[in-house]
Amino acid sequence: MDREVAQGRVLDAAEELFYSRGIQTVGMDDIRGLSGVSLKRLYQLFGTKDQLVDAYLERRDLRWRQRLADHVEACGDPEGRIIAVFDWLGQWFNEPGFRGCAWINSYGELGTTSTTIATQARRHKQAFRRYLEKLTTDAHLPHDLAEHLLLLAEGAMVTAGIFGTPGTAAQARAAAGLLLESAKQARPPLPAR
Amino acid sequence: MDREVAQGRVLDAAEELFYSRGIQTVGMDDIRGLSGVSLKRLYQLFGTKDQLVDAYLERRDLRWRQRLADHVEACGDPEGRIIAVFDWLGQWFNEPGFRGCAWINSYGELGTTSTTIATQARRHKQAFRRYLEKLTTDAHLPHDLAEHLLLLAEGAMVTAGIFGTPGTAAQARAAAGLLLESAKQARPPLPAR
DNA sequence: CCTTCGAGAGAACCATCGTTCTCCTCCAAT
DNA sequence: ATTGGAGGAGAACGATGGTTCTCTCGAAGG
Repeated sequence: MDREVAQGRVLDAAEELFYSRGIQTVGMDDIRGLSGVSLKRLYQLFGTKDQLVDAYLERRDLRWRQRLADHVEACGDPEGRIIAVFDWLGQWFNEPGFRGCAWINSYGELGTTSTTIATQARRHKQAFRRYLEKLTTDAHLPHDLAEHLLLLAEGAMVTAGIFGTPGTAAQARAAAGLLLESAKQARPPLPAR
Repeated sequence: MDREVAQGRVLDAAEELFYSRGIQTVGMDDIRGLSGVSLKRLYQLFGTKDQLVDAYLERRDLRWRQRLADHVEACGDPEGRIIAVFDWLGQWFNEPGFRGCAWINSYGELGTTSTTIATQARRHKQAFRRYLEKLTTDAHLPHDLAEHLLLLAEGAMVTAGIFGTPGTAAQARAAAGLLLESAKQARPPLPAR
């Protein structure tokens, strides 16, 4: 089997297992079993479990943000893009196997023990925050709104994850709409300037 | 040592260790070391690690909600009480050793593995939600507002925990204020009825 | 055909951990 | 004073898991 193919299979298995069951609960042997890649090769490819976790979170971060951006950019107007973030969250929450945010979960599990995971979680959340800031900037709205939207989104991920209620995204979307209106009134659109 | 004293010391040690380092990372031996209660007695008092975790979360839930309620009830008017929730969050975030929400963290770690923890997390979050609903009802505001506030609060806990920025509570408070205004405009106070 | 090297299966190794057991001590009741 | 039982210190046990090692096989190159 090709080196890259093996890496992909390992990462696929790691993602499925780590995301659904947590990190400490999953053994390297489980990943070997699901991926079909031998332990020897697995260690050859990733070094240690810690590095494998790192690679898993890294790849998931890229894909997660890409999927979000793909959905959001499909929306034409700046304000619509902001709301689209919450629509996408709703889609995500509805996917089978949704179990909350991988970074929040990992951070809760090992944030104080593993600097690898703490760093990945902060980087991911920071990137998400910057993306929201970009969206609000594009809509000529203040950064405070971005921070408020971040809190709503994080709260929705947590709540939908714990209760298994994908509809939480709609609530977050509604709240986001209200905050957006609020922000628009405080700083009206360009024609008013 | 008295039975109740021993139980208290064990729970104190369990809380300090489980909250700061996570559950799987902490061994029963660590709890013995910090509490000064022998392993034998420890198992006599709590049966299994799982039951100890349960007792820890149970006690923390009671105390957490009590502290919140104590702070909130000190505020006279209904709308002020709603905002007071976020002030209290700010105080909590500023306490030394703050590491996010114990239930969110525990759920992220073992929510899919331990039904004990999943149940505790859902119960705690449900109780918090009901409390917010009570506060909004008292202020003659709709339940939707309570749900929005819940999302803000959860988001604030997560964000403050991951980034270590207690100021997040102020952002949540500001957003809560905006949503409160929004809700008041949608359903004005009694005189208008 | 032979050699060599990479890879797989799985045992082995070592540490950790939940839980129990042993042995010893101490104190209270007789 | 004796005894009995509770409790402490810590070893022991069995399971698990991260990591490495051994043995074997098969394929590629001479």
